[in-house]
Amino acid sequence: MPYDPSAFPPFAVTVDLVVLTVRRHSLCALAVRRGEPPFQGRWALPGGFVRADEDLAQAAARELAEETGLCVHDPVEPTQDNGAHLEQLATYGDPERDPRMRVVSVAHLALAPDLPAPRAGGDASNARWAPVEELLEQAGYGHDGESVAPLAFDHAQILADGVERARSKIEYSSLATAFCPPEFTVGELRRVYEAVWSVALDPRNFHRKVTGTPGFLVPTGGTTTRQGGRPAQLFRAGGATLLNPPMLRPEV
Amino acid sequence: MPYDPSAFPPFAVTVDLVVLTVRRHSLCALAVRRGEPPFQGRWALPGGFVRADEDLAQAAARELAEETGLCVHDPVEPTQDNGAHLEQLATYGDPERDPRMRVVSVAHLALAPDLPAPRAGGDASNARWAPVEELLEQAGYGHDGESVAPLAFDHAQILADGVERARSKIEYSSLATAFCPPEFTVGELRRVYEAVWSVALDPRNFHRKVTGTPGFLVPTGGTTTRQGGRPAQLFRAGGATLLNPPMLRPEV
DNA sequence: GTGTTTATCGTCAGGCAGACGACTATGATC
DNA sequence: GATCATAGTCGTCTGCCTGACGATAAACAC
Repeated sequence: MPYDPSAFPPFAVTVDLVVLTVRRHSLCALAVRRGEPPFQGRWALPGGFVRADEDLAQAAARELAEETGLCVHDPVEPTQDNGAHLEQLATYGDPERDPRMRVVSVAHLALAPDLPAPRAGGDASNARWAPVEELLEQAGYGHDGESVAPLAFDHAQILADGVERARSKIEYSSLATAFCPPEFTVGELRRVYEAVWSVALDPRNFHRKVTGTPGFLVPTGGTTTRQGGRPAQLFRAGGATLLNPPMLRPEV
Repeated sequence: MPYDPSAFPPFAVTVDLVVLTVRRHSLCALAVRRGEPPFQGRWALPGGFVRADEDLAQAAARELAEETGLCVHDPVEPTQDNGAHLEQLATYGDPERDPRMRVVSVAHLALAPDLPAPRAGGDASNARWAPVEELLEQAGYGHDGESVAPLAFDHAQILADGVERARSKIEYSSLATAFCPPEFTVGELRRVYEAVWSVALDPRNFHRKVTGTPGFLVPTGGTTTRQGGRPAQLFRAGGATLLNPPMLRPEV
């Protein structure tokens, strides 16, 4: 009874991407402008149809590469430049979420280091990094007084879920390093946490915590002064993926 | 370019259910026997097609009710008997996961208190509660020496993901109460944790932790001796859903 | 009554986090 | 070059939480 191959309703399946990065001390997401109805001219999350011979993760990685040029970090070989973290987020299938047809979207979450300007099929004006608060405030205002329409479809919900996933996951995993370049300082990592959580962290306690957690950070031996001030040690992400005990997000 | 309504490949979308409960001190999952190819006669997770006018969560709740008679706990009205916790788990869409056609399955996780014998469309011999270790050991042996074939499709992976979700989620949420009847004792709740984690917990420290966390447990005033020994206070689940600080799973 | 079982309260030591003082090493400015 | 601002790094102290127990309480079985 449960399987009748001739009687199942057909669905379109897409992947949508919540691509997050940290730019200028704030958490930003990649948004693309829609060139056709519905929601023409509105901002949306990047995404596209899953192809007939493609796994969901493959489809998400392909879309990510098409939109940003990023390739996905292989967990087995974590020493790769320009790599991003990619994981499945959740699936959205409300019958009314796309007015044209029944579309089920498997949303994925990608975390990337700060990147140069985005490209969307070669057209830069149709893709941008936007602070997530700006994208999530319904009918808010952009930096130059321009009114910002809400994201297309249910993408505001998807983005909110992705941001919450990122916020909670850096608590108990070493995922925050995915926002950093291959080599980074403790201060740069702290500013990632501060941007994602929108809080201020004590530099001394943070330093003690991250350097005291075995396997979290590996010193490279080098130093840098790119942040000004006293030279800071450079680190790479260590092999540990789980933080135990976790780094607790301070309650507001 | 991303949207061409006439050119998207059609998919079948199903929901599969990981229904967990605690029976006789062990974590059990609901399995149904397949009555038709492929994998005819093998055990599988319950599930079925999403209907054309149905949300994913609605489809999962409908399947759960069909298989177990459980209705889903409304988070707004948490004082309901015979209710279960239901949440989306993950989505599985490997092109080869179903040999007949391209099927994307949105797996859901349900947690239920101990139930009477399951029913699968009225046929009890085709549904059972099985300990998860038994379902997950590849080509293991059942209790009467009968060889147990692995679960159909990729359901072993789905079950493993659901079990891991449940194991980690009771660490930092009050979700373990979903395995308990509406009124329960601290000892019963502790045995839930012990069964899900397969560990032994110190009764004194556990009692201190759960009674000391505000909003976790609400005393009902009654007592019971159904576990033998000294009468124990009865509790209901409190309003708190997040445990802060979490209950740490002891490392093996 | 004695033993068994389970529940519940207390005590104590160790680990970790928050608050914060102190010092160091660079570049910028006068 | 002295001074200042900026960051990074090392310590200290206190309070909270947890793990490892001891001890007591209240039921049932014999």
